[in-house]
Amino acid sequence: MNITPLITYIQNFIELTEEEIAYLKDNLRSRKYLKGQFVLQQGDVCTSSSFIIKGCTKMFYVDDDGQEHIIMLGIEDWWVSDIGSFINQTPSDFNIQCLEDTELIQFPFSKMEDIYAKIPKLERFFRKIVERGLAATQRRILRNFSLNAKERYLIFRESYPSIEQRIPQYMIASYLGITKEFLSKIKGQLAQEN
Amino acid sequence: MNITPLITYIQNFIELTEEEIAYLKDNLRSRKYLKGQFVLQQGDVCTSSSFIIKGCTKMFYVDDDGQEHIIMLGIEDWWVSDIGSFINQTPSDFNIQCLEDTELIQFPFSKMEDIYAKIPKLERFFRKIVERGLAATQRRILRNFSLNAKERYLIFRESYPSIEQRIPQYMIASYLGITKEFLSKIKGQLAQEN
DNA sequence: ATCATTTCATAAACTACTTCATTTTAATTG
DNA sequence: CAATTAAAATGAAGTAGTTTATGAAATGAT
Repeated sequence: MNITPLITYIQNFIELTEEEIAYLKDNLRSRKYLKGQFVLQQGDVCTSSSFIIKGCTKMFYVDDDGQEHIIMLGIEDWWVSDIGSFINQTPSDFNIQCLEDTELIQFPFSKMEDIYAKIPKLERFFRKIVERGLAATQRRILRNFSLNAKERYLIFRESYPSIEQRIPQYMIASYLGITKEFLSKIKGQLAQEN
Repeated sequence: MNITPLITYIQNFIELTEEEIAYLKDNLRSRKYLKGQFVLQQGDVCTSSSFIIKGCTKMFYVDDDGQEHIIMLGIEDWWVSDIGSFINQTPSDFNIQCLEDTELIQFPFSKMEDIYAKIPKLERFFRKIVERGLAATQRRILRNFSLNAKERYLIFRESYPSIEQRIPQYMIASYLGITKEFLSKIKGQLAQEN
């Protein structure tokens, strides 16, 4: 189980002893998914919080008309979970699906209390990453309100150049909150401008 | 300084000893604002995270066209701050303004390390409330993507009946991400339907 | 290579929402 | 309570983004 990227990531925030690293290694779970497989399906409870070692995921919601809305994309070193479902252990409205073969390290909800008891510093670590997540999510709301689709696309392209290469355009459209046709139109416009 | 509502709130998540409560009383700051005053102005660093004892606030962004976009509303027992600015101590893009005379209890950034050192349990408390905040913010993104303005308004009305009475309609429109004219039209439609 | 399927592009008709301009109503203030 | 200002309602015209439809290009399976 390749836990190194996770440990490196955690140590950006807090320091871990060898013993603590060993404890995590014993208590976390590595899990591999093939492209197309689901980490979470709507209606199920999100039983673990996952760190992406390798691969790419989308978190999305399917509305009553069958339309897919991408709430979040994830690549290496990102976290994926429906945090609402995870903290309350209630059924999720979201799906999380792998867009490539993907390897995750999972923090099971059932072990969180033990983990926090054993390594209290992790309480701080998770506080910090959730704070960051919240700040990013607020920025996203801001952009969706104050920018039009073209501006949002340009920002997306700058912010996540690596993601744009890896996933199909219609998913980017869904992430931006527009139709694939309209994104195509925007790209047409941008191409003409240059 | 009336710290009771805050202590009650915290004790929904963790237990505090008398000594810890006294420590908080000594190290937190109560602050009163008049209607119209700013808790935070864009360009300033958000130096404290605030809990609302009494009153009502809006957090908003002013875009390049001078348009106001409300990101969050707050009433009693809610938290207000620009968390991105707070955790990184960088200038904020947001304003927080009081819509009524408002009383806050503030956690100064400069004291957070001491506070966490003295009462490590608070690390857990803040982790939990930020997790909730993140879950709520994700739900909001979801709704903005998958619902139209009328549906969003109906959900808002159900979720925050107490807020709707307290603030002008054009602010609700801004919170919903639509113009005041269009909200007015929606209300007209709804009135006719009944 | 070849067939099937998925993805991307383009365009016309349509709709949810905005903008602008005006009037009515409600809230503040002297 | 009259006067002033701010908020809400209404309507006409405009626009950003959607829907539907069709064909081309890329990708994947055999």
